[in-house]
Amino acid sequence: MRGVFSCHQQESHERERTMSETHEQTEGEQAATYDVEAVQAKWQPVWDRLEPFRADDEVVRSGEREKRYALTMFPYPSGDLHMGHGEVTALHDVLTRYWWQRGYEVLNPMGWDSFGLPAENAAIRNDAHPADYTYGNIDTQFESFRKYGASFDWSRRFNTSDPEYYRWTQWLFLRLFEQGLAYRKKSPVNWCPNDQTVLANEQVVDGACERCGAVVTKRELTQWYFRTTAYAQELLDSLDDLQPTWSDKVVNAQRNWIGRSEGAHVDFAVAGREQPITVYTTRPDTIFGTTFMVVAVDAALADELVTDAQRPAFEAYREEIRRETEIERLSTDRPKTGVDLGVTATNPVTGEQIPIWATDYVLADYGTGAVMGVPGGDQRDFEFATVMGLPIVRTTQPPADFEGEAYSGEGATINSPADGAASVGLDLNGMSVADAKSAAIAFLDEQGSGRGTVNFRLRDWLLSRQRYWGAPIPIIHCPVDGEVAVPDDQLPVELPALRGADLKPKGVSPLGGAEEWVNVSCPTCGGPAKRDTDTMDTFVDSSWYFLRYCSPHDDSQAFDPDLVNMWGPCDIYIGGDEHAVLHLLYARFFTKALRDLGLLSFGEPFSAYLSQGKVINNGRKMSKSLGNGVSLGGQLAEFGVDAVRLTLVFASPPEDNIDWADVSPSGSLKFLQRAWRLSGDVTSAPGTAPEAGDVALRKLTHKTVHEAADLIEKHRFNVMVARTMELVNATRKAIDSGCGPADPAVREAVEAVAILLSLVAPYVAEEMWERLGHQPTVARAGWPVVDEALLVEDSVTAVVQVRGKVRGRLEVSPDISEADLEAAALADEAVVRALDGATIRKVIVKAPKLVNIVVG
RNA sequence: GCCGGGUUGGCGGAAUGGCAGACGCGAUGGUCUCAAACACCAUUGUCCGAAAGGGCGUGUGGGUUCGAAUCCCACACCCGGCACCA
Repeated sequence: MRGVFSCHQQESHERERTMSETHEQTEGEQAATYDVEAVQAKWQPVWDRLEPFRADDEVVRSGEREKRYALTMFPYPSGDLHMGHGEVTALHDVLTRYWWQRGYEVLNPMGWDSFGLPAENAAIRNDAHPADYTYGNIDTQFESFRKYGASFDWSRRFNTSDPEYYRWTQWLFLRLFEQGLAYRKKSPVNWCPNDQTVLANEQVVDGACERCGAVVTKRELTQWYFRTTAYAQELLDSLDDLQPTWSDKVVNAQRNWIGRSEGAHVDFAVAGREQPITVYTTRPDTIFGTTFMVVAVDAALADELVTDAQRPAFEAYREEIRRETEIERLSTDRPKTGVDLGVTATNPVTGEQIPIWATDYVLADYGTGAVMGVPGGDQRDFEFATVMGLPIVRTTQPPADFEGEAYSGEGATINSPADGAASVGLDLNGMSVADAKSAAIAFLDEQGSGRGTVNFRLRDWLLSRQRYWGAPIPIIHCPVDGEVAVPDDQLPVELPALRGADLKPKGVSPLGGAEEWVNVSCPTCGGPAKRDTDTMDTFVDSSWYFLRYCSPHDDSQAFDPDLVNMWGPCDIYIGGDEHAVLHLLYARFFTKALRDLGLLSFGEPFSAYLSQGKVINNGRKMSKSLGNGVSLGGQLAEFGVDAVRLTLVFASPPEDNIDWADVSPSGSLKFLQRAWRLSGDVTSAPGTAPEAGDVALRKLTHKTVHEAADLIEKHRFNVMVARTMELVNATRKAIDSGCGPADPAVREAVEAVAILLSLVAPYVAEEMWERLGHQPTVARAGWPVVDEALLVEDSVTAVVQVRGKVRGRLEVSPDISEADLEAAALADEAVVRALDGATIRKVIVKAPKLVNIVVG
């Protein structure tokens, strides 16, 4: 008989035939397969009615059940769900459904990250409003999630583009503004010429816009920033606590991104300038080798220092650098360039005058934007000195076989000071790098011309965007009062109604075109003022959404602190590595800032983070241009929800990529049919006591359930599925050629299978549960109770090794003594043969599993 | 260059100091069938052998250990993060 699971591609007459055959069979013997489509259609309305996954605040508050907060990254609504959503949802559901079965009250919410550029670009293309695109896609994705059997609590859903949500995004912005954690400054910023907006550092990848791939340039603009650097040290330190439960990859990425370095600030006096120039260096021990100073060409300092004579050359050079793209600037193998500014500084330890140059290899926004040039110890300085003909002094003795140019390794300090040089009261000669560092810092500190300091690569988060579809920044600019916060009771500042061509990128925010909206009176003085016309980076929306889920309908506050502190922090967060630094770092920053505002009692939002791999096809990322895309909807139609979910969970450990060309959803379906068939074979009545059942099968059932729990808690879902398959195989055997279908152990095993499968394949599990004579829903049936006594083996196989090779096996009692096991091993025929009369030097016995005989 | 992770059959992967290759995919042979599909059964790391049995085998080379895929050292390659960050 043909498989009955419906396959959309199937010819209709063929389908009729199979349907009628199924019908015939169910009247007579047991049907061999179930109809996937029919089962899906049957259970969805039942679950809608039962709402098994609705999280109840009271149950947790009263202490009746312990809480679990399970979060998975909410999607951006671009079209329908794709394979990646399918994977993360399937993995996430294993854990959340497991928690429900174990008796926890699980908060597992879902919503939409619905502000963002694709909707805006679509609106421009179609002369529409971004909301049309956004909310249409949300409806589609919502339906798909439901069909997918995802265990979300839909009563808590929201969209970040809803005014009821972004009202609180604005409210939180104002709290940070009050604390000085949100501020405006003018500085060179990353500019995407395609999207016509600024980008945060995190959104620039290899000099290109992370979103559209356009080459990023720099612009000098006044923009809003969040002071993430205020939390740099804490963001770094608390990674230590997260390390065991976050993936190494993400922790490492965050550490690298924060980029802490220890060094010193050193002051160089400049004749005729009141303030010295301070440089940042990680190698204060090399200060005697400082033969020049370099200042970032685009820093205000360079412009200020340059002499009239050098100004034309300087300005010409600066123009040249400004025209360069980030990509050109990032290439490290091009020759060093620069202009002598015509001024000199005093080396604080030698008293020598050194020239000050401007260059593009020094970054204006790192450290102080000025660097001491030590060509003997720094390769970049070496190259610069070589090109410009500046002197080179080595201050660390390189090893004899050293073949580089600048030497930056370990070694004794030399030339500090050089032979015959005037004494300056500091002598580093002969010291190790570490000792010389501290000695130099101590000396400078005493002189008042330097101090030890710590620097971070992390920059403040640039959050303003010159686009429409985001939360307006709730600030009013008043010629008298400056930046004035929109009063809380006037929130939300709603977006003006713009559409189509109004939204075209012009380099300034489209909101500026809505004159009625822009012109307001100042909340402080009542005079004419203008609204800020920028919108917030959408990462602001997602930096606090996990808090809103705890009290999603509260219209009096962003979140209810009691409920947030009760549910939070999230016990698990599942998502992709692409957000390893962006979203995860921002959310961590927000959580710490809100904790310090007294709004939260915890400082880390996500206690555990599981990063799921990608679904690829034929070794490559799925993409339209490669033509290797696989649609989730298509796979669901062909194999059914359960088989696709099972395939995604079973294919590999959650962190690894899944190559769709390597997996077999048809194999998954075959397995599910086998499992389902078991439920029709059971002949004992529901409620039959299992105690009298076949002991071997009972032991396997209990062992499987016990191990499955452990595997799930360790996020080893693929192995948990493998164990379930073994139980199905063993149960099949027991029915066909063992204890038979009427044995109570068979019922116990099949019920366990249904519950285990409810985590992965909810539809077929529900169907099995019903066929076993139970009421829905299997999702809340409860985890089977493991009988510890059944976990003890009657006998175990002991392995006997001779010369490290397995030469014999013995079935022994698990509590056999070492002496008995050794005696049995030495008496074993195969072992005796392998020994072949050789002298036994030593016998290692690890009862009851192993004996190793070492022969001389 | 610096930091992190990895490398196990034809393939996805199990095994985290004690039987390498669980489970599955694929493949081969068989049962059923007029035939095919479905389903079921068997075999499937590799080499020698008719078989019994044996040799070899977890990227490479060394080490620790009675015993190493697992721990240590070095190297190669792959993936990810940072990178003119001083």
